[in-house]
Amino acid sequence: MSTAADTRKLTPRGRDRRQSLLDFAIRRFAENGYHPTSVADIVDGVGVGKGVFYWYFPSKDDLLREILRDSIYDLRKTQQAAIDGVDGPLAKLEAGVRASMAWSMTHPDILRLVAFAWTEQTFAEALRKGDQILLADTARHIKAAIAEGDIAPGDPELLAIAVNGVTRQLSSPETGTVSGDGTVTIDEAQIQERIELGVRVVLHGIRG
Amino acid sequence: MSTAADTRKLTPRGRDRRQSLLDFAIRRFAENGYHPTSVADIVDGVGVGKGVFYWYFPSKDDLLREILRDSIYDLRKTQQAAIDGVDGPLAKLEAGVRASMAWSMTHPDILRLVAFAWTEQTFAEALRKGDQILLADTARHIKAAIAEGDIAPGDPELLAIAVNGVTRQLSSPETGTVSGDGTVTIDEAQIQERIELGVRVVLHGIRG
DNA sequence: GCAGTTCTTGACCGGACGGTCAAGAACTCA
DNA sequence: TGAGTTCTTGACCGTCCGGTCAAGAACTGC
Repeated sequence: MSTAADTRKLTPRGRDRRQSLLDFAIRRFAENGYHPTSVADIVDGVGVGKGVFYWYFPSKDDLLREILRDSIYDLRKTQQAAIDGVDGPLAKLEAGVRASMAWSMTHPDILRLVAFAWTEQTFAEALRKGDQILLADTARHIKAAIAEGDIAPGDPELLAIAVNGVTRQLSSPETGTVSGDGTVTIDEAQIQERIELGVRVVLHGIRG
Repeated sequence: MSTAADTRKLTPRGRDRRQSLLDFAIRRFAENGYHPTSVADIVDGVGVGKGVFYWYFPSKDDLLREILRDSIYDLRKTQQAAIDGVDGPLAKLEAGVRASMAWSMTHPDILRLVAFAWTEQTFAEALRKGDQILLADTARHIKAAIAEGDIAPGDPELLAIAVNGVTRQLSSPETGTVSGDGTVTIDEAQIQERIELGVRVVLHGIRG
């Protein structure tokens, strides 16, 4: 009763329903665009009444924000796990690049949503903080590598942005191969190839 | 009468009006988002009646498509002019990187629109072709550099994507410094610094 | 000054959208 | 079984949006 939709206590059944709405929304947003996808589209796709959506989410905007928040958190967690236990700044950097590329290429829908979110202030704010953290992480390793004399001096912040560019673009769903039905995909072999090339370009690129 | 709005013969006054609508729309789309910006917003901003918009443009969609088409053409023209007369694949590559970064950083609004356009099929199609051309250009120079033994072998297509990533990210308005009023900007000194770093990272990156 | 064209106005239209809500179905637990 | 809670329904609401159009103003060339 008047409990906020985002604080609600859910039964297992409720959690399932919520998750299927989330999953369907992510797919639709990614393939159709956020604005062109209406709440009615989502509930119709899942096969429920409109009220169900507002039982589980406060608004359409909040749904997207939640997707972004969760995704950033998941990416960061994955990256941290990959870096943990690796020694040396360059090795950490490489592990981070591998992890973020692998994650990105297995979450193409999310990447599309993030790309959209950057184009509207309301959502971009939700990304800025997480982006800063990931960038600062990379910059820290670069700075350490410079301090240890592993690579030539240079602005670590800007180098981190460049590194980010390489991994982002190589992982971007838009640069995959276009299938007959118009869908753009990157298969498993391509994923490995791209990761290896990404690592190579990044390590040589910052070495200048 | 009943001439299509995009084939219309315009007087100088008409061309001015059209241009101010275009300019205002670009700025609004970039800062506010495409969908959240209504045609009413645009005509109100320019201070004219709604019908004026549809006298000069067939639809809101067409307006964006025209902006994208013109921008891609302008970028490509600029890049070509910069590369022309430069000798050697690596020098051509460098000239291309410099030109595209300089262009991108002086057209931040356009970059935002392009980023948005990639997230919706209808508009993404308008970009795909131009993107392929720019990418193929870069790939050609890389291939030539490999052939001449200037850089180590590697898939030119993927290397071109990586190069693209470096230049795109370093030129991205989102990676600028946030001013007090929330606007993100990159000043002239930063532009030069970023271009130099971009060139350095690209040339070393593909050298691997 | 007149005819023809270019341009401008803003009320208006049909429809879609995000979000609400009263009503009730389906579970849970004592 | 029955009271309480979680979940579901879909008609409904106010608003806004892209786009139209009849009317007329402002130019242009003669």
